[in-house]
Amino acid sequence: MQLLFEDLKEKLKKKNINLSYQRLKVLEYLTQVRTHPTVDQIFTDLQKDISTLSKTTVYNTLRVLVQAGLVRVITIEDNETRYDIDVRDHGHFKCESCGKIYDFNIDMNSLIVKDLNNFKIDDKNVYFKGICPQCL
Amino acid sequence: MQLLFEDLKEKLKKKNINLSYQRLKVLEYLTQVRTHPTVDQIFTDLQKDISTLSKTTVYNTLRVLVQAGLVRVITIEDNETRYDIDVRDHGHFKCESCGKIYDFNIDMNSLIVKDLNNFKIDDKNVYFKGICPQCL
DNA sequence: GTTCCTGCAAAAGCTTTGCAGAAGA
DNA sequence: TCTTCTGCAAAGCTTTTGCAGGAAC
Repeated sequence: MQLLFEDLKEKLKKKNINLSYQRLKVLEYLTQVRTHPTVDQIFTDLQKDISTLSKTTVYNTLRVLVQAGLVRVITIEDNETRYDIDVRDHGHFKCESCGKIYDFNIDMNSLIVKDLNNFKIDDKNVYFKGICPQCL
Repeated sequence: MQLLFEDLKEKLKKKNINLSYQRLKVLEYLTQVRTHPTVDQIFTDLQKDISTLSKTTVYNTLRVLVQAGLVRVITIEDNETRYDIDVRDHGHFKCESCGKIYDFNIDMNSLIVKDLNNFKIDDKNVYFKGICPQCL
C-alpha cells in the first residue's frame, strides 16, 4: 500500500472535508516531504508557492487532517510538534546529533501486554532516541 | 527494586549535585506523587510548603534531575510536558476521557527491530492513548 | 571569597482565538 | 444567500534568559 495523493483526496471527499487550495497544498507537501516536518517547516516551504499563506491556516489544516485520521502527530520532543502523513503503525527514531527522524517497522501486536486488558487502545506511539549510523 | 527517596539522594551526591532544599522537595514530591505531574502541578503543590518557590527553580531542578538520569520526560501530549521519577523501561497509557496516565509493563527487548541495527539507542518511549476501564 | 542556587522580571517561542473579508456551494 | 475558509492581529501559555541577591562551602 502506497500513500498516494489522489487516494488521500478521495478520503477527504468521503469525510465531507472541503478540498481547498491551501489544504490540498499541505496534503501534497506531506506526501512529498517525508521528513516529519514541523508547522514552521511546512509554512516556510509552502509560502514560496503561496505568498499569502498564513501560519494560522497551516495550523487549521493540520488540525482538520489529524481529526480526519489522515495525519498523525509526533511528539517525540517536548519542544517541537511534528506531523507524519503515514498513519500506519511504525516507530520513530530521532538522532540526537543531526536531529533527523527515521521510521522503523515494528509489530505493534507484539506489544500488547496484560496490564492493558480492559483498556480501549486507540493510538500507539513508539519513540526511540539515540545516534544514527551516519553520526556514529 | 523500589524507588526510595534516600537512594535517589545518594545518586545525586555521587553525581556532585547539590542537595538544596528546593531540589530535595521536588525529588521527594516526584517519589510520592506518582501521577506524572506537569511543571505547573509540581509548582502549585510545592508552593503550599515553600511560599517563596519560583517556577524557574522547578524548571531548573527538573532539568538537573533529567540530565542526571533520575527523572524522565514524558511527551505523550504535545501541549503538556510531564515528568516521571521511574526511569525504568515501561509504557505510558493516557486516557483521553479522564486524562489520567497509567504505567504498564513492557519488554523493550522484544521491540528491537532489524531496521535499527546500526543505531545507538539511548532512550525508548512507548505511548498509548485511548479510554481506561473506569471511563468505558 | 568564591561558587553555585534561587527567584523576580522580562523576553522568546509556539499555538490559539477573534474577527472581518473572501471564496465557494 | 448562506456557510465555510483564510489570514491578520492579538492574546494566551509554556519555557527560557538575564541578572541581582542569597546561601553554601
